[in-house]
Amino acid sequence: MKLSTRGRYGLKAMYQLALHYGEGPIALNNIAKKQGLSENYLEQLFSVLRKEGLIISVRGAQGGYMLAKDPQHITVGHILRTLEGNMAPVDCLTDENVKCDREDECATKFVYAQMIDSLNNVIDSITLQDMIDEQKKNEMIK
Amino acid sequence: MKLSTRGRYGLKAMYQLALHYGEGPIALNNIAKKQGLSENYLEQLFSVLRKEGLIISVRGAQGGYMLAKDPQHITVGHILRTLEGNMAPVDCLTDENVKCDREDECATKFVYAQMIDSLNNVIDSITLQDMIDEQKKNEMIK
DNA sequence: GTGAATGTTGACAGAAATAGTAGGGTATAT
DNA sequence: ATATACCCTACTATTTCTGTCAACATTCAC
Ligand code: FES
Ligand code: FES
Repeated sequence: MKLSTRGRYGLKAMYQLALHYGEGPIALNNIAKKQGLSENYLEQLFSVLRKEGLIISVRGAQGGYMLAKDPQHITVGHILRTLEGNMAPVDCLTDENVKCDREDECATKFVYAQMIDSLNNVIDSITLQDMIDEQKKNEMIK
Repeated sequence: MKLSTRGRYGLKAMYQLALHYGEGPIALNNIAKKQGLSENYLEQLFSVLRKEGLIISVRGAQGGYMLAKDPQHITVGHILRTLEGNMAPVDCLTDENVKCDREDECATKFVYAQMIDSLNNVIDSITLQDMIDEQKKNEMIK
């Protein structure tokens, strides 16, 4: 039940974009360098995020990426599902063709259904803006 | 964020044991056959469950496995964490030595903390008995 | 006691998913 | 024109997951 690097890197990168929302495009190598990640690898993730409409790219010199909308309108859930695929712990929850049983009914499915519901509730309720606010709060305390 | 076969097979097998709770030990090949799983593989999972004290093994002829306690006192959470390791989406939540950042504070950790909390709440609130009850209810409807 | 059934253990191998690399192409600001 | 930075696809390396195997230990039925 681990998140892969796709989700982790992607969410952090999106947070960086959120921090500089409204300041124009930010180059990828900037973000990659700051977090010690492979620029090429991040690029793959950003490509997916762009196609999903979460970010906008600006090509050419002085180009880069920026959020497609206000940080408070982008949820963590949207980001994670875009990068990780659906967050279902088992495939039968999202793919009609998958079933673990032939004969008897599956007794475990309802457990997994509750897991995914709960998980989606949490991640859909957190926006990038919430992350920023939380971070500021923590810095205040220090 | 997928559950591995360890958790899936293990939970189903435990459910089988729960169905026959109080009827003495059940041989592994019995369960394996019924669900079309490798007996040897299931064996590995049961070994872990036994060490965790969730099941009791009876050796020798007519031996097998049975639940160590009443189905209503065994939670899905206990089973899944035993087989899958902790359910944390990232390691830093459970391992002090892991941190994703050096300099700036990590803004994503609080997201993951909420995820694991929510997940644990759900799976700890479901017992094997609940699964049995749910299943019965569904059969009634049919 | 003997033999059959069953659990116990650890090592190992194949398969699949993940993570990361490489390189050529395209658009744009200057 | 040229440098910059996004765009795309294919490939490779690494790790994790899944499953197999074999030798061994314990207990039951007789
Ligand atoms: S059908 Fe999905 S877990 Fe059984
Ligand atoms: S320290 Fe765990 S996600 Fe950053």
